[in-house]
Amino acid sequence: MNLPKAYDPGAYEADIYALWERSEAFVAHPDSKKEHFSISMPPPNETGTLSIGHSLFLTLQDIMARHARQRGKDVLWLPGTDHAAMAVNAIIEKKLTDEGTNKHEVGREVFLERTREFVAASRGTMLGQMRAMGASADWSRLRYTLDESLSWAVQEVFIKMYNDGLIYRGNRIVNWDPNLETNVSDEEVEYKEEQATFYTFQYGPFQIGTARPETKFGDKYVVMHPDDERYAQYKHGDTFEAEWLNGKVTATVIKDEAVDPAFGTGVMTITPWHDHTDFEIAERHGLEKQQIIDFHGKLLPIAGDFAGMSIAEARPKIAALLEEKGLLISRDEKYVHSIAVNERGKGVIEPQIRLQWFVDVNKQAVEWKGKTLSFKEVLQSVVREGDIKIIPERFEKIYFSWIDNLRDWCVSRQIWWGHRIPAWYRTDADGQVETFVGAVPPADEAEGWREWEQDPDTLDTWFSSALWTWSTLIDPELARDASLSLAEVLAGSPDYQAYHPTTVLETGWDIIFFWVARMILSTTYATGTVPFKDVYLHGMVRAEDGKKMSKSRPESIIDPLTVIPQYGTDALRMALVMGVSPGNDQNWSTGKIEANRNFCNKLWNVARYIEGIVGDDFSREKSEAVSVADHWVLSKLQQIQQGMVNDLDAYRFGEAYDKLYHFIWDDVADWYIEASKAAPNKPLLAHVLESVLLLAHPFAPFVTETIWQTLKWEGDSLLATKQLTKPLGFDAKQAATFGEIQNIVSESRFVLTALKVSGITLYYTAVPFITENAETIKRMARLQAVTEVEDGTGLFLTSTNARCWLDIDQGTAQAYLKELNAKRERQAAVIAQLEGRLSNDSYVKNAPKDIVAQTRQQLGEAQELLASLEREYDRFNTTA
RNA sequence: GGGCGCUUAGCUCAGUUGGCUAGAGCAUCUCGUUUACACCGAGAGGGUCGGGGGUUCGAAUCCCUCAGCGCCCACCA
Repeated sequence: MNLPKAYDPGAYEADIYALWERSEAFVAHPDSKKEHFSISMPPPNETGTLSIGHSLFLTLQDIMARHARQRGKDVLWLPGTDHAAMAVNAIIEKKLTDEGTNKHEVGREVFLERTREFVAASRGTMLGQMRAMGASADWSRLRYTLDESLSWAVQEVFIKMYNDGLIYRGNRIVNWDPNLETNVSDEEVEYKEEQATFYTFQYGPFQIGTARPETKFGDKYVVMHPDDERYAQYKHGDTFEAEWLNGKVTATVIKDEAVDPAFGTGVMTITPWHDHTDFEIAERHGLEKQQIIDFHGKLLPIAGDFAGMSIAEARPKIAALLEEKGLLISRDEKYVHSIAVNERGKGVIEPQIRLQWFVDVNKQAVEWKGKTLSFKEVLQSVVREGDIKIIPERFEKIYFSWIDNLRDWCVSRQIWWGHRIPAWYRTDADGQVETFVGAVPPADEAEGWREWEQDPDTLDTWFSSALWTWSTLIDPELARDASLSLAEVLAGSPDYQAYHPTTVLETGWDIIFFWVARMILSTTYATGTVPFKDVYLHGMVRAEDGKKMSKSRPESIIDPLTVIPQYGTDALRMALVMGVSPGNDQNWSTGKIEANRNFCNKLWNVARYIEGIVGDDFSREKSEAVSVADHWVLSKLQQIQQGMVNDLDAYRFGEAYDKLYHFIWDDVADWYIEASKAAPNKPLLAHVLESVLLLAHPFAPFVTETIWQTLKWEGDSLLATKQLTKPLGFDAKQAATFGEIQNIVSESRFVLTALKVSGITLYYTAVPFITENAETIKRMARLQAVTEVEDGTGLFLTSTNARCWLDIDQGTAQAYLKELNAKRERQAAVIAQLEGRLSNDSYVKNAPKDIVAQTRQQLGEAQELLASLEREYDRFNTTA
């Protein structure tokens, strides 16, 4: 016997993974005639180590990839990592701060060098950990968002969009993070509640409220709703004098519907430079905008004595100044509002007007399916028309409502780590600026102009990850040939031709806007095809208490790298799949991981038992059903295999897992193996084991491959590259007969346990299948003997139509009477229900035929059962 | 303010287009040292599927409504 008593995952996992990799089991073959199946792995940020969330997506995608291989497909699961501009940038800046320096002191080149060192180190760690999860990715095609060919694609798309008028540069209000000194997109901003002081000040004839007195230096407009009757006497454009922070100012009345008359006094002053709503009001009315706060979060000279102060320092002092001037009306210390912070680094956002690059989402200049549409329209079209299906469907609604509110996408970032914008500027002596967008600046040297300088900004990380499904499939050699267009490079790239559009995108619902929508936007535009056909969205893994795992509660974080050595990777994978449904969050559970560690051991011992019976060297060609148990297990196997295939095709991972679990544990281990012990059918046991290993393999690749490698039934073949077994034929009647045996065994067990008796004989009247399986029944029900009689006495079995009695004296069986009676009543109720259903004409007329036939059959069976219950009850009642 | 989701056994959750007597894991109780497995086996208890109404032959499933919880988006002068 080769298999030790208990499965010890740590002893095999690393070797098994190395074996797969050495055998190139996961390498894709674009020239293969097989149907292609492709998934792009969402590239994890190279910021450190694998989280439980990574474990979840690696598991789900791995199940899909392995299952597709088992179905005879050529599979590409393309792995990669993301340069994660903002996140990595934040880490490096923190490191520099800790060293007592900053990015300005070290300069761009040193900063980038430091960053490269950091990501190179963390990438190796990440990739090792992805392998530890068992990810069957094609590592020969590993990509990185900053690879040459991917960067080339980024540049091409930017330039193409610019030339098509879909990218523009403009002064717009952006979410500025003074900490990281960059803007961030609307999606990267999160809000948190804060308690602050809400001041009401006198401003000319009006009272205005604010929580931010420090922004008020430039105020010269008051805005109110046009329908607000309290201020009907003031007309749009009226001016008035007001005493204010820097002395007397002349202010103008503006009427705008953005003002909520019910909030505060219904009047407000505006700060267009530092507030989104105010900016829009100012744009509508052509008002002046003035910067009050600089890009480091300090007040500008307009603040007079307060210039150079931070916001936090200046705020109370400015309020005090206004109070001195007698302009403070009231102060509410308990005011709660939300403030915007950058989700990376948590810096408080200070909106600023800056010159930035934007993707225009409303301009109709995108060719899609023969029409010229805007990005917004394409995004809507592909999901509405079914080019892309989102699972679960409810996220389609969320997707549409997001698009309805979509604003132009600001793609420039003021950080250094990332793809530098391919835009060039030069100035002449008069300060005139000329702009050029292209990979390299023009060669001309015009009289009186300085040299071309590249835009110092980089692109939003999502701009490059938006191209991920296809930029990773470009042939890097072709991308180097500057004479080729994007279309030509794609046409000449074998991987792109074979694997794009990808079959499915699997990712978390939290990045549907960041990533999924942007992939659709950029890919439809650049390639004329959708990036993927299906989108499967998984939920978050929360802590055991149902709350988010959070760095502020380190004990809440489940680290896969500590779970794996303790329970095994397969147990972790299955714990994450057990009972999940698309789009729903799940709670981490110690119970689940333990259950699956046990499940792996169960599988191990099933194999161990069968190995002990059939030996090391075995052919399954002669596998066929002999006993009724054999027929039954084959019928089950066929049913389960088909069910799992259907589930996996429909992305019902949890249900496929559930079928697998119960098939192995209940059907194979508890029934089939036990039943087979009377007369083991070696070839069939071997077939069942092989089938079970294959079905379990996508979920538990390590334990199944370990078993397969230990058995060596097929020389050096890999389970990972084997296809599902073809179903063997079976006889349905014989399979059903085993069901009868199960009934007899179950009821005997029940009675024996309930009455606390043992050493009992089962009598039966001439029933061939019992005669043939007497040994099995005796063994499984732990009976003394199974004996044929003319007419039996004792306790009559009621869950089978065969006539069987347990040899139990009537005194002992008195206790059983009660149970019998309850059973009788239950059965009568069932019959009443079924009869009611069948006596209803509209049911018989409307319900599907097979359902009605089924009901009739059930009724027949139930009546028969009740009849024998009645007989038995009467007999006991009179004789006992 | 707009939208989405959840509420099913003590706990955590499945339940595909409405159709077997509503399931699982964990927990609980009883029994068991049968040579694959105590990371085990056998058996049991436990739910009027959040409340109310409706559609239907039939509702955990569809519709309306109420309640509680969670999330997303917008706004927050």
